Amino acid sequence: MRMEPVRDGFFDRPTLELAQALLGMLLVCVTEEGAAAGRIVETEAYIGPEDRAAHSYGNRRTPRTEVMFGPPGRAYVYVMHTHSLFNVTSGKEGKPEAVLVRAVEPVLGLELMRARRGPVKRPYDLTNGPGKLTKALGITKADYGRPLTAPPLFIAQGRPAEAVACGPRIGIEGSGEARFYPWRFWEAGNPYVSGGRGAAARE
DNA sequence: AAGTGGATTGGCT
DNA sequence: GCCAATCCACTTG
Repeated sequence: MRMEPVRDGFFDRPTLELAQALLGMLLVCVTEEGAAAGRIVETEAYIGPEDRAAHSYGNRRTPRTEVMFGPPGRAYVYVMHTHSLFNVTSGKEGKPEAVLVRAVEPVLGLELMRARRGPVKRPYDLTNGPGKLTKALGITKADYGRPLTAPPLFIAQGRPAEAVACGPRIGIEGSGEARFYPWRFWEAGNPYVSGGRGAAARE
């Protein structure tokens, strides 16, 4: 299986387009334990100063959001409760935008992912959520700021998504009107989409 | 120096 | 469906 990192130019496109372009792509993480990769099946766009749900709302520039103000195609990892969440930075230098990866479908390193995650009730529970996939792939805050065009953490070409659906983002109820923006994208029918019962249950 | 609040998950009622 | 777990960035005093 070929897993060549994408070129830097892959990330140079509007964030709503990048969020959809990432569907079907592979997220690859190499650690001392080995390599693991998942095919991205669900994403959410967070678009800079105007998006109340974004950490960079109002151009809020802090040590945490700093990477979003840099060039696109870097890892923005932050801790939410007990879990790490992984984003791809987007938007040109100075534009603090990002795409959250919410779910992947395991492609490589299945045993490693199982060992990291422990027992799960159903196969798709392994990577069907933003906190789950980082644990399965081995992504941590140490990856903050890494360019996604070379090991140990990178995006590679995968099997393109066949049908893309969109809808409101998850978990941002306190964000006013922004909660209704249809900036969540997923591959229709894919069981690894977050929500517990796979995409099929909501379509 | 202390308080607040999540872009979540998993277990229990 | 509800809620605790448990971390830390950020705000306020």
